[in-house]
Amino acid sequence: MFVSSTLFDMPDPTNPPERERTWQAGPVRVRVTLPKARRGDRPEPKERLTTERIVDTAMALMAEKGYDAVSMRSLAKALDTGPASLYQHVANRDELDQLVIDRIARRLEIPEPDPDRWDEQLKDVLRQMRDLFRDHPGSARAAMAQIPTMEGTMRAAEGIMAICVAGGISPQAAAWMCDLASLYVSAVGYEEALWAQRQNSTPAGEEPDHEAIDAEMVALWNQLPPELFPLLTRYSPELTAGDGHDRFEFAADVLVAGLAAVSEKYR
Amino acid sequence: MFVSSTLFDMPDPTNPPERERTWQAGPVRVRVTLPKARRGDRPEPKERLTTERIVDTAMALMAEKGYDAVSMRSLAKALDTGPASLYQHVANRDELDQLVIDRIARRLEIPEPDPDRWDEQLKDVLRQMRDLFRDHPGSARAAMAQIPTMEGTMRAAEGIMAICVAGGISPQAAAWMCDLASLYVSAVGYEEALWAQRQNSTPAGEEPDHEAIDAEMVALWNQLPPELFPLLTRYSPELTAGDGHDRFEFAADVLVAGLAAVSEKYR
DNA sequence: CCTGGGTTCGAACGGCGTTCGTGAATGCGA
DNA sequence: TCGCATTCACGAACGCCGTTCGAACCCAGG
Repeated sequence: MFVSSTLFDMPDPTNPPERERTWQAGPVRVRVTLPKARRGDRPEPKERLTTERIVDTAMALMAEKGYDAVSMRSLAKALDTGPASLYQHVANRDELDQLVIDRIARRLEIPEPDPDRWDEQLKDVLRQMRDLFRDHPGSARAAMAQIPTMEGTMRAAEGIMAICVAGGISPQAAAWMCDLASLYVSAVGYEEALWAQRQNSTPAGEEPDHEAIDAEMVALWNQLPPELFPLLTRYSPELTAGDGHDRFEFAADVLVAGLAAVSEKYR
Repeated sequence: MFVSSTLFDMPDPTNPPERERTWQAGPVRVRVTLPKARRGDRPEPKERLTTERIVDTAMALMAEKGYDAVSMRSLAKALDTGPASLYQHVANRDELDQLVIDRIARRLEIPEPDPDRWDEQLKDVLRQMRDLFRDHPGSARAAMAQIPTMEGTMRAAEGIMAICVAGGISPQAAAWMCDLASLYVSAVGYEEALWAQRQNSTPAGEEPDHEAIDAEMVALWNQLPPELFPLLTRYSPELTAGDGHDRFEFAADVLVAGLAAVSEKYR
């Protein structure tokens, strides 16, 4: 009824150039089944499930409808199967999250360390991380919901370490900075995801709309009782000033300047 | 069968001295029913449900068994009632989280700002916040799962603002620091809670055991493939050095020094 | 052609947050 | 003191969730 299927190895399609080494997983086995044309009504032979396909679909679903829309059940439905099927390829929900954020973190581009521009480079990496979380809505939630232990996550640490050490930061300070930086960036991403989810429960895949979020925050601050919070009231322009971007730039500045300042203390 | 009950107003038992103003909630109405002695077998008249009692129980449950052990159902069972009853006093799970972390944040003690010691004072507040999260396991999880908008949370901001401004930090930098600082501290608390939960699923209310957590982290770093992560391997002593406390002190140093460094830039 | 190991997946388990509707308790005006 | 309107308590149910069980199925090696 169907031509016989072929089985062959194929490089990881995620990040083609990065093929030198397979630390995490073996080569991906993809099974392609060519259906005899025009046999349309007969239920097509389902494409084989693979961890790849599962992670792909999870990311697509998360990008489209947010983290909470990705459950083992909804994911299975998107793959046109039952929830139990997923467990053959993914240990549990936790591991799925790990795989997703690992795949995302792999996109991080670590610049060639330049001692003269280490501070700008470090900020760039932070911005990149923030952007990755933004480009994959929901991923920050997944990142916070787990302890970072996989390859993609480690690349970020390796990169930060490289830049800092090149910049003359003491190894101890640089090492702890990896922690601090990635924790901060994921927290920002997580918080943004929360706001985005709350304010609208974004129905039709519209992007998070950071402006509306900021506006809502301003409104909240402005109705504080002045007797209880004199300073918050007095400085409410400053407290509500700037959007997420401005605040992030400020934080990046603080982190980098602070690192430079305390580096020697932790030599 | 029972003597008639009396009804009277009572000050909020949470924080007796702070009575000057009731912004959030009205006076608490407590109804005390004295059962006729020795009528023991008859089911005692259940104490009335109040938001207070619910929050108290939620905090106790969280402290004993962690955030995940607190569900509307388990909470109801602990209060010897059904889940539906809670909704008479608490809008939903989100609001419960808000109430809990608000109650906790209220314990924060803001020092009288001293311009000469603003940096130490700021670090103290950060430490205090961290300790509050630690003293109430699971609360950091609740804090991250919501957008901070309530009284207790605002007190932290007010305090940080006061210290910074007294220390000569520009209002704009101080304002954004409130954001940055509380985001960082809750992220730390959240991560600690995750580790604690993962490694053992702490059965019998034993405290989180930060040492074991740190040990597990060291083990993880030490099995990285050196070819892929040369720097992480080379500097693994630094990367795994120090416990949660050391890292927190480092972060506090970075934040405070960084704030001082960039303050003028954001005037 | 058989057989056995891996894959698929419907069904079910126990838990979740939340809502509905009933019935009891309560406080108030008469 | 007595109705009565209102508030409160709460069992039951709805529709989710992550995960497991076990039967059916596919297919490579004998």
